[in-house]
Amino acid sequence: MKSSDKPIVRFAPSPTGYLHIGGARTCLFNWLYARHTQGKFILRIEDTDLARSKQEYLDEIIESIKWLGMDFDEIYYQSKRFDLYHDYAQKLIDSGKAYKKDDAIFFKYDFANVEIDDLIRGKIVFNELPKDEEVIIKKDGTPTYNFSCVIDDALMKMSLVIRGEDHISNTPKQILMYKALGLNVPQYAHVPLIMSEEGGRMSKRYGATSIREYKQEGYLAQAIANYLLLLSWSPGGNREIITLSEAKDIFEIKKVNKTAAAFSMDKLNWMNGEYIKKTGAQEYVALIEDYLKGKNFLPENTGAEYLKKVALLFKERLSKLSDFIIRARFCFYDDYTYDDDTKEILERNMSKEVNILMDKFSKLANFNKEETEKEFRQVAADLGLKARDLVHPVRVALSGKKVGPGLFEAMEVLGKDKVIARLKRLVDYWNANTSKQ
RNA sequence: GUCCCCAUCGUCUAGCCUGGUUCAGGACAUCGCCCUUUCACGGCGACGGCGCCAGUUCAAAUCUGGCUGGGGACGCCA
Repeated sequence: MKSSDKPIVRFAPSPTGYLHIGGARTCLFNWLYARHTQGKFILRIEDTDLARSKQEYLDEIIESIKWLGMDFDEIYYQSKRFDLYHDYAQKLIDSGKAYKKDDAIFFKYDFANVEIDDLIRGKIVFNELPKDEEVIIKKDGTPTYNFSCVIDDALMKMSLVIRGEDHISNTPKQILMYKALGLNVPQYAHVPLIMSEEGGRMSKRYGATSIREYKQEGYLAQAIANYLLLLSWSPGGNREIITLSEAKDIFEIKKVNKTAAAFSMDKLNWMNGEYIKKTGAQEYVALIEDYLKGKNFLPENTGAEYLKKVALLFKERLSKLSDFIIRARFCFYDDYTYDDDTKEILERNMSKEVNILMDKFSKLANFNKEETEKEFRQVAADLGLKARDLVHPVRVALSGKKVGPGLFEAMEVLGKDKVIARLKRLVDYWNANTSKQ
């Protein structure tokens, strides 16, 4: 490329599956590079496998890219460019570098040392190649990946090809094709693969792999993008949290590591929690509402104000939005059961104490967190109990859970009637299941 | 099997290019303490690493070679 030319890079997914973690990160690196260099970012749909390509996948890939916060300047479909590939295959035939056999076209090459000058890895030298020919047009007339990729990268004037490390071994064949056609060879930057937590290949067996699944689990786009960025790249300065727009200012492809990185769900969860915490209250509530509506979780008559109060109760405690469904369910439904891990707390029958508490609570004029806390502590003190001794069973009574938001805040949100009804429910449970102490 | 890539705490990484400032810094996870109404949050702290062997050098995580280990590619899939 001439130095005056704008950098041009591309992300080239195949719509034969959803956008997965590895693809998303390759896309991210390409996008970051393009935006950092004020270059052009092309999305090229490699839909040459007509049988396996699906519109549904294509739509989802584009949606995921946008959802993650990226955009692209141009989009091309290889399925609309078959004529082009045939023209170039014919050129190879005409020059004696390819031949037709069984309706397919083979590119025939002489072995030669091939060198790749990789921006991330430096010089890679291939001393030999396993074969001396390569199918470029299949017998059904469709081009093979290595061929259409070369033609398009050349015609679209790609200055740099940023792609996964798994393509290193394709590169020498591709370079041979560029040369046979007299086309310019782009520069390369092969980024490391993302490994599963166990160190092996990322696959469905190891849980969610597609971006949409993470979205459905309640991960925020910015958190995923940020986390993915930290795999094989670092902003330096001991920084972990960085937005895409900050990253694009400092991103340099040469600073990408050579080492494959293992995906850590723990760290993603932590990061997602950080993003939830730093989301503004209003935006957070909207996020929760959207998420819950998508999951069809909310009862019909849930008021907006109530939802907001409940949502805020949990803001600092979620690592992903799906946690809310489990942890806040008791705020929307009365049919919860006592969790297994509350067994120890339930073993102690405190119906007498809880009855006293119910009585006091029922007389409270303002059932807010200040008043309930005051009354609660008074009852505990009068009974010679530590507040915590009463807190645990009351929490279980109200939520069925051992853990949850601040007890008095939760009571205020739930309201007097529900609180008393639920305390009564636990007393009944005790009376039916345990002997009085 | 052949070809290729890689190698700093369990994991993600800073440092490596331009050897001494590093008895290697940060983050996640784990553990402990503090705060406290449980969990969480927050604060503090602990644990834990330059794969091995040679070489170069006054000096190596940093340079070189070998070994070992991990990964990838060898489809008329992309």
